Amino acid sequence: MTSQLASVASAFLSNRPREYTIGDLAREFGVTLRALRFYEARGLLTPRREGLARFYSSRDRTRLSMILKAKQLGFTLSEIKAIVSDPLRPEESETIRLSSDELEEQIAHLERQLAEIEAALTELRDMRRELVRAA
Amino acid sequence: MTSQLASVASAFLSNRPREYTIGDLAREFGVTLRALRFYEARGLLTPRREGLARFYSSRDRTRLSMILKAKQLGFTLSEIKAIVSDPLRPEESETIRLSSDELEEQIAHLERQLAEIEAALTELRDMRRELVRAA
DNA sequence: TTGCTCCTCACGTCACGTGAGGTGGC
DNA sequence: TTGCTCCTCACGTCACGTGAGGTGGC
Repeated sequence: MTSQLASVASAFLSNRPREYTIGDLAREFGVTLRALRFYEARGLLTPRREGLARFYSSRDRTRLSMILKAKQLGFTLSEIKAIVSDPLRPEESETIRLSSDELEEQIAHLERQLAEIEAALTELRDMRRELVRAA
Repeated sequence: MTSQLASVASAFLSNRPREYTIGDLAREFGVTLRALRFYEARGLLTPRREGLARFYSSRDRTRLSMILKAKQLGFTLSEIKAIVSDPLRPEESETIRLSSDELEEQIAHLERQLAEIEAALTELRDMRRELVRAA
């Protein structure tokens, strides 16, 4: 039996809430230990400390999940801090709640980036066509 | 008569090659002095020095134009250094010459970014639709 | 004793932004 | 003397990557 399994079983048997090591979360979400520590330094995660060791609750795990979803949506970590720390948002829910303003701004922001990349791609594809034609 | 005009006229009358101050190029290309100095530190530009002052030749100006075009195409400064410093590429031409490999790689790179942004936009627009529906 | 996992600094990366403090010529 | 333009440090920003050197429990 791995120590991972042992700790899950132990928590279950004693009715303790489940906790995760930094390695557990890193593996599950495909991020580095460094990233998790960095999110903590930025105030996005606040794991329990036992000496120097970190222990993450299932609420920490939920927050991490929201942080990574918000990152996929293109928000910066300081924007994400505001989003996941908002006291008006439901605590235990994994879904990200954005205000109408946040939505519109982010959509506009990404649309600008999209346009820049599309313009670059158009130019590069034109250059490729020229290369093929010259061959 | 501005000193700018005076220097243009003076160069013309004496048949000296035109030179530009850092402020000239910054204004013309809409970049900061800091950016131009940074490109120099990275080995992308090598203006003539007269004491501490910088003087840019028209070849420097052409290089700057290529640097900024390559930036629009999404290349990093170290990639751009390789592109504009390639001895096989025509010296005085403003057009950027990319190898087939460079083209394909950059197109693939931008297509990945495009897909990520499109996925994020799709999600955000879905959230907006939900917001409107709930109102 | 060896591995494995975890820890804390702390410098590096990317492309500059942003002062601070000073100089030179009109 | 005042403005304007230019200069050189040098730290700050963003989101971590990457060692170095050490610890704790199986």
